[in-house]
Amino acid sequence: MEKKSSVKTQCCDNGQELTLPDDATAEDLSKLAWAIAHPARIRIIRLLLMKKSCVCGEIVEEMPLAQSTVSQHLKILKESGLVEGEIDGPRVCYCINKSALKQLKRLVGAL
Amino acid sequence: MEKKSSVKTQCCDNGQELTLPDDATAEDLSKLAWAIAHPARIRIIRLLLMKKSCVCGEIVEEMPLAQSTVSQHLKILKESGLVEGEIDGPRVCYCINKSALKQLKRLVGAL
DNA sequence: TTCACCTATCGTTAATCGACGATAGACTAT
DNA sequence: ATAGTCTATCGTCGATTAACGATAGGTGAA
Repeated sequence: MEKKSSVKTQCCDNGQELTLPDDATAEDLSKLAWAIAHPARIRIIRLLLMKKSCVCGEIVEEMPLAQSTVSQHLKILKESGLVEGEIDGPRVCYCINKSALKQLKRLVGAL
Repeated sequence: MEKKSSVKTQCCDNGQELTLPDDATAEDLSKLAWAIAHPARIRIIRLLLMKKSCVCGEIVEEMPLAQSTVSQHLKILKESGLVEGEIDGPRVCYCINKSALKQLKRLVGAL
């Protein structure tokens, strides 16, 4: 009867005998991706990129979230390396880590 | 005393009176980013990009995870739009949705 | 039809996230 | 020194994730 097509190479085109190396970059990318996997964190990043402000307090004002919640998101962003915070007197000034952002773009771009 | 610097424009350079539009793209990007925010899902995407296989069973074989777990990840990837699955007889053939991937790259690149 | 195979879904469990209020710590200015 | 301000952390709670085994559903072959 030869159903649809004798060769059925419509989608699967196996070849290569690769075995997918341990993928250290998969770990890296997943962590960076996770950092931006929340609208609030993306908003923070955009805010910082716009240079509107780096001071925590101003970030909080721009967000419909409690101060402690924003602080948590900032902590996550710091842990991912995408953002850095430097203490400036009684307040904290946050900035984007350009190289980390570039790394994220590079890894996503390489997909 | 003038502590550190009278101008202190070292980090914060406020300007612009923007207000950050509602950010529909922040939602979109966060969803796409979330889809790749797990090493297993990145591995699946790479597997599909390499065309090594699109058949679910082969994907499972490449992963150190139970079949049901892989199926969950595939569901998440499908829901994000990054992956599509077409039924091919008794099995299912998964492929990358190139345009969704391009969209992800575009949104990340625009950060 | 019936059987075997492949995949999706269900139900469970432990762990993590996201949000909040309250509180502690650090620094300035009074 | 003390009070006031700004930020981080703690503790809590509900919701969600990630993982698994077991099972249901669908398809092709015998």
